[in-house]
Amino acid sequence: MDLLQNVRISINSELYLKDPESSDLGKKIVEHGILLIDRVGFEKFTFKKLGLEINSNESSIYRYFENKHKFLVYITNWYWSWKEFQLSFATHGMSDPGSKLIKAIEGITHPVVEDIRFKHINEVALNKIIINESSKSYLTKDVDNENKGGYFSVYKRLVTSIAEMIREVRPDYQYSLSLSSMILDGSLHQHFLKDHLPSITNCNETITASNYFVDLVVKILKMDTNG
Amino acid sequence: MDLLQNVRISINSELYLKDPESSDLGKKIVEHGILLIDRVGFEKFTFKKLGLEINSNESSIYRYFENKHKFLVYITNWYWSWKEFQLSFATHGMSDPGSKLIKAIEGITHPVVEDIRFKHINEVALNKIIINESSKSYLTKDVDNENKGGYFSVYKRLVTSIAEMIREVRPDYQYSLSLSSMILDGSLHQHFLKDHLPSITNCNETITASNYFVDLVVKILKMDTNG
DNA sequence: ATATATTAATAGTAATACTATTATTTTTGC
DNA sequence: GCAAAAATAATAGTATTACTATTAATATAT
Repeated sequence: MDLLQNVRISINSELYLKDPESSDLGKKIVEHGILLIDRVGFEKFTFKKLGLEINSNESSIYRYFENKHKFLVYITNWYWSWKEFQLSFATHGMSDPGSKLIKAIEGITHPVVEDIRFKHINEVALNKIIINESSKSYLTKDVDNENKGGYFSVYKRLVTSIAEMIREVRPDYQYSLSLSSMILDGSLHQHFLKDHLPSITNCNETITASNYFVDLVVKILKMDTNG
Repeated sequence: MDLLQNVRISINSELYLKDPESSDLGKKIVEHGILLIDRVGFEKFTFKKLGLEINSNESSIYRYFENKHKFLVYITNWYWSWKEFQLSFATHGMSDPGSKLIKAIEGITHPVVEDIRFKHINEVALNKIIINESSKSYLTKDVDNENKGGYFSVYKRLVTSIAEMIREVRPDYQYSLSLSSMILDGSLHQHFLKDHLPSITNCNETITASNYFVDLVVKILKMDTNG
C-alpha cells in the first residue's frame, strides 16, 4: 500500500462555501479554474467563462466560491500547503543544518514538476499562476482583514520554517525572516523576469534561479561548501 | 536662480493620448489620480470617480489616458524616472565604487519623502502605490507587447545602472542583474510586509529595510566596511 | 418511492469600462 | 473684438462583469 496515496491538502474552510474536494463538480471547478486562469489571466477570468468550460452553470460555481478573489486565495493556499508538504518530506531526517537549508532553498526555487498524487491539479499551470497572479491575492485594500482571517497563514508558516532553518545555520544572523520571505517572493520574481524581462536577470535555462539563491544564501551565511 | 526648478520628468508618449503636463486639467488628473488610487486601491479606482473628485468629466479624462492601466504605467514610469534622477544626483561625483553602491541602495530602499520641486505629485502617496499596486502594471498577459513598446524601459535602465555599480565593486560576481532586480523588487516587498504581514519580516521602525539590504549586499560582495 | 440535497437554468441588477455625439466654454490668431 | 479652433463637459448608450434571487430539473439517500 502506498502511504502517499492518502495525502490530502486541507484548506482553511473560510475560503469556500462548500468544500470543492467533496464533489466531482467541486474538483472540476478547481481543475479547470486553474487551467483557465493560467490561459487568460486572473483579470479576464470569470465564473461565467469557467461554467462554459466545464459545461456547468455560473450560479453553480457561486455555490462553492463566493467570488474569484477567494478562489485565487484558495488555490494559492493549496500551492503553499503542497510546497510545505514536499519540503518537510525532502528535508526529513536531515541532520546537517547547512545541507538541509540548501535542500529547502532548492525545493522552493526549482521549477515545479507535476505531482501524480493529485490528479485534478495541474501543478505546472498552478505554479505559473503563483508566479503571475498570486501577489494579487494580498496586494489589496482588504489584506489586513484577510490576514486576521488566516488567509495567509500557510504562506507565513512556510516563511517561518525556512527562517528557522537559517537560524540553525547561523543563529546570530539578524534578518532570517526577511531573508526567508525575500527568497520565496524573489524566486517567483526571478522566474517571471526570466520569461518576460530577461534583460534584467541573470537567470535562464543554464544559470537557474536555484543557482542564484543558493549562492546568495551561502555567501550571506558564510556557509562552508565542501568543494 | 534655482537650477533644479527646471527639472522635468519626461514620460514615453505612448502612455498618454494628450500630455497631462501640458494643461491644468492634465496635472489635476495626475495629482488626484495618485491620491485616489492610494485611497481606494487600483481595482476600485475608476475614471468616473476621478472625474467626480476633480469636478470634471469622465470623458475628459479619457482624452488624456486610454484606460486606467496605462495611467498606472504612466505614474509608475514617473516614479522610477524620479528615483533615477535622485540617484544620479546623490551618487554624482562619488569615486569609491563601494560607497557609491551603498548610497544607491540606501536611496532605493529608504522611505520616500516629499519633493517640493514637483508640486502636483505627492511622492509619498505615489510610493505607497508603487509598493501596493505597481506589480499589477507588468503582471498581465500583455507584458511582452508592452515591454516591446518600451513601457518598462525606465525601470530596466535603473536595474541595469545598479547592476553596473555592483560589477564595479566586484567584477567577478555572476549575478549582478538578479541581485539588482531583487533589491528593487524586494525592497518594495519588505516595506509591504512591515505594514501588513509583520510576522514574516525583520524590518520595522528601528531595523529598516535599508539596514537589511545594505548588510545583505556588503556580505554578498564581501565589501570592506571601515569600522 | 419520496424527501432531500445538489445542480442547472433563467432572469435581473448595479457597476465597470468604455465609445460616440453634441453642446458649451476657453483660447488664440488676426 | 471677433471668428475659428481647440478643449472640455454633458449626455446617452453598449457590452461585460460580478454578482443575487428564484425556480426547475436531476441525482442520492433512506
